[in-house]
Amino acid sequence: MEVYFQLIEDAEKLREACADLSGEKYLGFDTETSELDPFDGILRLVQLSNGRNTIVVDLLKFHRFGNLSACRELEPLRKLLAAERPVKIAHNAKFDAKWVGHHLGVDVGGTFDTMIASQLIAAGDQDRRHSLADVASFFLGTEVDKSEQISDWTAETLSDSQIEYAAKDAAIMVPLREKLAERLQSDGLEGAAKIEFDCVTPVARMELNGFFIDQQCWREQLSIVKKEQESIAFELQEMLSAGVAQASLFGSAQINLDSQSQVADALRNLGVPIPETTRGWQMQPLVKDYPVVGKLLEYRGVAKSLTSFGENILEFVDERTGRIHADFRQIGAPTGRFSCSKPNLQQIPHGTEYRKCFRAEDGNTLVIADYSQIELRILAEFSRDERFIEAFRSGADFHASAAAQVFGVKPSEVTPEQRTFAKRLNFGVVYGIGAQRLALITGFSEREAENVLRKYFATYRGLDEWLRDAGSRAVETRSARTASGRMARFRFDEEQKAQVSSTRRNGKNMPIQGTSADILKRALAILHKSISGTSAMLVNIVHDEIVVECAEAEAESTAQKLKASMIAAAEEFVKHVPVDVDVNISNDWRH
DNA sequence: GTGAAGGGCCAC
DNA sequence: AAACGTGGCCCTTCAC
Repeated sequence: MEVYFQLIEDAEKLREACADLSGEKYLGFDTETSELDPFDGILRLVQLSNGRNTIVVDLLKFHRFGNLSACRELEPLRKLLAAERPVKIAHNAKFDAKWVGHHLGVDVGGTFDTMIASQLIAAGDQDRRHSLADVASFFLGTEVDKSEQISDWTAETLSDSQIEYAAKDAAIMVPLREKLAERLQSDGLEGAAKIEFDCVTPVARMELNGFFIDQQCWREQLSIVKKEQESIAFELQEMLSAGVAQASLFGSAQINLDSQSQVADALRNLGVPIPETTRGWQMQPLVKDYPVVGKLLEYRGVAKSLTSFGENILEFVDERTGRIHADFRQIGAPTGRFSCSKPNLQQIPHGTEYRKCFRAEDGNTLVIADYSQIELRILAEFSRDERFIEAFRSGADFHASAAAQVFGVKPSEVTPEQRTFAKRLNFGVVYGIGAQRLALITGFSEREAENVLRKYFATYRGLDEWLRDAGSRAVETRSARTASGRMARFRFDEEQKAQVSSTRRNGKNMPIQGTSADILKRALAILHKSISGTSAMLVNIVHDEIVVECAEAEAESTAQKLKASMIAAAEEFVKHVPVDVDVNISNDWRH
């Protein structure tokens, strides 16, 4: 592919070029940087292309005007990037948005992300890759040369080959978008794509913002948890070795508590009838007869928290910002949920000793908001089950209301046991729970569990119907969709019963979990606009929860904006069931 | 030593 | 073999 490109090294040419391009609907957009982390390296090139003409802006030439983010000569470029139109087409736009966000001080406006588009079209097919080379080859049949990607982008003078490579990457975005847009349209994925594209910039901002962690507090809390772990380990060791005579003979036959096989052997020696696996949910029923099992589960919980979230989490604290800048994957799961890594801020234990260390910096406060029972409300919306919806409309404790309906008692007469039971049932239903599993988590016999399930679905006929339909639809169409139209494809062998059942459960769960993800993503886009220009900044998201940090003086107004954004987002999809958001203003992440 | 697989637990 | 969904990260074990 031959590309016409123009290297831009001065303010006058930049102004002219930006004016020329500003009337376009779409512009291919790419950057070249010296490192992967925007806090580490320099932003060298910004490329924009309408497919015929490509400009390559050499930002090194603008450094003489001082700090890039304050550089007036770059204003035309900033305006073009910030505008909703032209839409900027980029592959993994989060990357470029972070760099221009940090170095030019601008939030990218309208975006079309070719990587996300490809992920949406693949609909969860794990075999498909989504690098630019893969996507270009799949949708355009052209090869992309990436050999210059890792070249030296800090050299005073760049080679012709480097500049041409940079230009090509921006130029190819234009035809690539056309192909992807066609496919998104024919697959009914435009709504989902819009949601995804609109939260790229908020997510980029969130990663740049990072989440403050009080390192001193963390170390203090860690030593407390460590002492606790040591005493639990000692007790467990004693209990396990009680069945091993040699232990006392040699005095040092220590069992490695982290070794699956050693612990299983020791349990067998004690006469514990251990199941096929010793996973928590399988072992839970044994706890009441065998205290050693309870101690083991306790040990594993503490050990998990300590190893995953101990000292090593401090290694993720950026020295320059004192904050943790985790990596969020926008389409982390086929359902559309986010995933997070390095570290995973979505699985910080609930224990106060961990959460209290995640806090606002001095002078700031956190505003924490989460949806109340969003997945169950989505299920209520999908099924239109009047009684189920009624339990939400009453505004009372949902699980208690459900317990009253299922067990046929007055709301005031619901026992704590009935409420707990209804709660487990409500959550389980979203995952397509069966009698066997329900029996396991409640301690009921399988027969009893079956009866309660029958009673539950007799109470909520609409729910039963929707879930059955969703299951069969998934098997028939080998796919499922969320409210925004996001799709997941299922691959299974219809001869394999287990695979068919699994597809049924997926067909029930994916639309619910995925719609919850749609809603959260919409909320991010609305929130981003509504807090723009204030002190508020997004610092974390956890599936149905959004954490914002802001100046203490703006706590109330931020809380209001956050709640309004989340409710507005949910109401776009949930129209027949009330939506509720809990908001807390707190110095730290305990709630 | 390194890497993958198996088993496990954290979050929602 | 059956299986309540989605992830990430840890440890041990085992092959190379």
